Order: sequence, then C-alpha cells, then structure tokens
Amino acid sequence: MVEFSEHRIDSVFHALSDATRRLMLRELAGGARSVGQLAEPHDMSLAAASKHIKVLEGAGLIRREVNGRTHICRLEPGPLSTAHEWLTFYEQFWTERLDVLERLLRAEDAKATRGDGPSTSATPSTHETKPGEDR
Amino acid sequence: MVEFSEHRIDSVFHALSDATRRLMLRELAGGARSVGQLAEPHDMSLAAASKHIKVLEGAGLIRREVNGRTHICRLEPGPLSTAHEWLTFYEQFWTERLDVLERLLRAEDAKATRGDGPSTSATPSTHETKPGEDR
DNA sequence: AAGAAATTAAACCGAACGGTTGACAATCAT
DNA sequence: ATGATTGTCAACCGTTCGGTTTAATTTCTT
Repeated sequence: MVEFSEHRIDSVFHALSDATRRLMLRELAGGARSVGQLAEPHDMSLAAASKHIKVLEGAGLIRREVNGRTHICRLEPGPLSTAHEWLTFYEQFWTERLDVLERLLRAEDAKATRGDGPSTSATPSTHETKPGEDR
Repeated sequence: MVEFSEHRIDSVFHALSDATRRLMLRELAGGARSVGQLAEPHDMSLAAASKHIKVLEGAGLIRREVNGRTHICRLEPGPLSTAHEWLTFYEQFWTERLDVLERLLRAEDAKATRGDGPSTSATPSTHETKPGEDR
C-alpha cells in the first residue's frame, strides 16, 4: 500500500509538470469531457491536445471511453491520490521544519527587539543532522 | 495563499518526475548532505548529479549553503508543500469518486445476487456532469 | 608553493518533448 | 453515397533532458 512502482510515479509527475495538462485535469474534475472539449480552450492544434491527453492516459490519470466517433475522458483518481501520498511522506518533515523556522524567527525577533541582534541570518542552520542520522 | 505561480509548479513537478532526484530528496529528508554525498549512491558522474541538484535548487526544493569548497544542501519544504496543496485540490474529488464507485459496485452486487442484472457495465456513468457545470 | 579534493562549466550526444502539418480512419447525418 | 465531424497517425522540427568527458575554479592540506 506504500509501494509505488517508481516508473508509474515518474510518469504521473511528468504528466503533472505541464500547465496544459493540469488545466485539462482541472476541467475533468468538473465532469467527463470529450477530446474536442478538452482541446478547445487551448491555443494549439487538436493533434497536440490529443497528445497531451494521451500522456495523461499513459500516466493513468484519466480513462477514455470510446463512444462512436467521440472519445469521452474521465478523471482516474487513483494515481493523483498516489502522488498525494508520495508527497505526504514529506509532510511531517516540512511542518516540523516550518515550525522550527517559525520559532527561530520569533526568537531572533525577540533578540532584535532587545537591541543586539545583527540579524545577518547567514546560517540559520534550521535543520541539522538528527538522532536518526547516518552520515 | 492558494496562488501558485504556474511556472514554479511546472518546475516542481518536473523536478519530482525523476527517480534520481526523488531519491536525493528522500536522502535530504534525513538531514543536510553535501553534493558529493548526494551523488555517491547514484551510478553516474558527479557532473550529472550536480545537474540534478541544480534542477532541485531551481525548483526551490532545496537550498545550498556554500561552505568552503563543499556545498551543503538542505530540503526547502515550502514547494513540496505547495505541490501537496495542489494535489489536495483533487482530494475531495477522488475520495467522493471512489465512494460513489464503491456504492455503485455494492448496488450492482446486490442486484446480481437478486439475479436480474445484465451487469454489462457499459456506461457506469459514475461521475456525470454536476450542478456546478458549465459545458 | 604544490598538490589533492569538491564542485561547476562547457561542449557534445542521443533521446524525449511539445508543437506543427497533412493524410488517414471511423462515424454520423443527409 | 456524399460529405462533414471527431479523432488519431506519421513525419518533421526546434528545444530540452539526462548523460558523458574534459577543463577550469576554488579551497584545503602539507
């Protein structure tokens, strides 16, 4: 359940790295859309949009249901959720980290108020090597 | 606070789309590392690793503190958090979506048990155009 | 001052990306 | 059947990517 196929997550993040494709996903969050509908708002050829859609499909981010001559696309929530989980791995780290930073800044601030901090902020050294360290 | 610079998020997701860079981030989650330390586990030239690190830095995912001849890298949690927030936009969608799907499957199941469902599952139509619709 | 160490810079290479255009295929409407 | 509609495919093009190698730069050590 915490096993990501590496390859898959590569393609998910790659798919998400393009603004056009992210907009398509956002559009799909509002409901199913045909290829033409997805392409329309974007200033590019239909073929180009079609390629973007294929990238999204390849990443497993959307499904396609061929319905006569039109292809209906739908969000496939699984992989987005996977990417989300992946990032969650870092959540504890960054919240703790931001926390420490905040405390640090507050401390500096207090010091400055007392009138002695040069406050060059040269080496905050916010997150230094911890108990669970190995290098 | 919910405003992402598009360009920035492009580079964040792009940085995350490479396994080598993700491993570097994971390593950095364990504490600060030098360029050489980050490069060592990866089977590539130091120059190549250095480029990867620059990509991470360009995306704002890490900071670098030049310390004599060695460069010390640290995770910069902000952008990861941003990416996480971005994905959270879809969280409601996909949980609700999976929910509906589950209910649907359970319903079909019940029907099948009663012995009358053709269960062709042709057009599940799980998430169709909603109130907040515009097309 | 000389040399080793840590890292970047520059030039290069093949592959992938994101776009175009033009041809093709399938389906719907008349 | 004719023709419009919807979408893909294939070839092409310039740019970016991820890697290499060799050279340069800075700093530490002796």
